[in-house]
Amino acid sequence: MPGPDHEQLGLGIETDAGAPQPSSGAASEPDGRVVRVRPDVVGIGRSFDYLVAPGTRVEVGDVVRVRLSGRPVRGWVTAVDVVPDDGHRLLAVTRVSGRGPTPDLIELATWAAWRWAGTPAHFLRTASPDANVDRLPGPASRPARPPAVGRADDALGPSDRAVVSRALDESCAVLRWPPAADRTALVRTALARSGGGSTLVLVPGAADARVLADRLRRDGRSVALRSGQGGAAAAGQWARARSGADVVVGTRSAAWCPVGGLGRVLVLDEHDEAYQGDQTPSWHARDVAVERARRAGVPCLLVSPTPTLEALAAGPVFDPGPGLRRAGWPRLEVVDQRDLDPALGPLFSPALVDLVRSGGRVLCVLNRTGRVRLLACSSCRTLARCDVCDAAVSEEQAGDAGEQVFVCSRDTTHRRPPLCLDCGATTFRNLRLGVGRAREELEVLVGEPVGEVTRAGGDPDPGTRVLIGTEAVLHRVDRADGVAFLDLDQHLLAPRYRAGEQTLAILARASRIVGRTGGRLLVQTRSPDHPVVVAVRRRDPASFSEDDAALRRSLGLPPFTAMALVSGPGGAAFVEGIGPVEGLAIQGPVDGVWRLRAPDHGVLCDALAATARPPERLRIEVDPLGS
DNA sequence: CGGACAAGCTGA
DNA sequence: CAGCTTGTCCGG
Repeated sequence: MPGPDHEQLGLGIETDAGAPQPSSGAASEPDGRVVRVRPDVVGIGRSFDYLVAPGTRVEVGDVVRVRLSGRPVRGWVTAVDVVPDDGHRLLAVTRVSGRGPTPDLIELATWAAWRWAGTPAHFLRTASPDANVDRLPGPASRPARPPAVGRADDALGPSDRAVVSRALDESCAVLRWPPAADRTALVRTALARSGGGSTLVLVPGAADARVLADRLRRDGRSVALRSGQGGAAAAGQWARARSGADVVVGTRSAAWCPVGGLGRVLVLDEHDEAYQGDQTPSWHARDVAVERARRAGVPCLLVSPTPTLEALAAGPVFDPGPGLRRAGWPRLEVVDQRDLDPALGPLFSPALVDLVRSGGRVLCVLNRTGRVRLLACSSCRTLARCDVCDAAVSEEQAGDAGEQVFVCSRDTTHRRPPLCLDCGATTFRNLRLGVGRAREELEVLVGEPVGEVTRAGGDPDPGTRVLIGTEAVLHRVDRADGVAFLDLDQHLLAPRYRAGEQTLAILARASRIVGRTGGRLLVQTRSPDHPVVVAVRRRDPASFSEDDAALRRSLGLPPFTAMALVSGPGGAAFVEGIGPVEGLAIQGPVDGVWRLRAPDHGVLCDALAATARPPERLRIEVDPLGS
């Protein structure tokens, strides 16, 4: 935890504890009460004291407007009835705008600011309502009839129900829940065991949140839905959550939603990267949820078909029985691309063609955009490269005539006609197809239109039976009769330490998509014995986690170490300012980015918090997702 | 963060 | 030395 000495360094780290003493009789003084306010201003890491007129209702967490060096700013009350330091003429709070984060969230924000090297204001904003809330609704009235939870338990067999129960009893646990297993039944079981407390359920996507909230409402539960729409309606849901509903369902930001009578926290699909934002501070909703539950003394359950190693380090793991695993993971068909028919090319095995022709909706995943990403001269076999910077070139079609051009993969402004630089030949072999060209070839193979889906492209025509696309296709479509990975090695061998974990997660997503219809899952790979492939084939993701943990431990990678990236114009000065710290290693800069590595977050975050910030812009990314 | 103010530079 | 830039400090 940050110490009080951090405050003097102006780091936005302040405990607010210790300093304020209850002043006896302050409330009855003619001037009114003194409150401590943290302004919502980036770059001000301190609180200031203000007066509140007698009789004004104000409590810790309230959103207020105050004047700070002459201008009006928003702020949060972090303590009431404090004894101000002498020597200040106190200004009055301009206005109490309404209710804000509860005291537990104010403390959690201080912790998160330390943990992700950000400011508390950032988290307090997330924890505040979208519009002013000046009155909270009364606690949700209990339905006359008890919620229809009997059916929920029936959805699980007795032995799986027992596993879930034991997991729910732990203070913090992980439940390996197969992709197509019923998550709603799981939530219902948790609610049935939650006593009178409110359950906070996090899900990765807004659509998941809406569906789950609707189902629970139909059960007769009082539900507050917190997912990023914003506006007055969202503020209403915030207020409902704060005053206490049976369930608060929401996405990442809901980790910061006040919850009246919090009794339990559930994180569904804990592995999903949507829980970590790409903006700094790069906080992770799972880690916030775990810490929040720990501080509140309520149980926390992390649920995922493919738990991350971070989750597995948080508590004991529970696995459902083999029946649920068999039903929840599809059978995996593995095609070894090393012994393919050359006539069909490397991307289209007979098994794949059979799957695509077998009817129903089929999704093909190929994580390469463009047409052809690697070419070699047909006559001299030389790789086609950029004539400026020597990088490999891709083939693209340009102009109305659609003539072929070579485009550098490093700098897309480097373009040239398709000529072999060595022998001048103009015909090339396509070594690595992108989605564009693969779509054309697949269309010929199946003899019907094939749709293309990439992150950039619009939604596919719903009438198209066969779709090919990058990973985006798995986010655009939620059910299919078949999913095929044309080149799984592209995922498995990505130069990121999480490549294996991410590939397993993608396969779990595909499994859920086909699991809804009992469909087929096929992968083409040159590494059919890769632990990820074996894990899915055996419906046993734990086997991969063990391998991955051993590898990451030996390489000193997270979660066995803590990492942060430092960049921006102020990066050099900041890194310079980090004192010698036992166990902290600093590498770089590589392309203007320094990499910090420490044995744990205590060492890493203490060092970051104790270092003065330079005036220039600085980006600190704790727990970077990539590389 | 953004305003206030002090110290430093420049041109006459 | 006015007039301007740059840097440092501080806000209740």
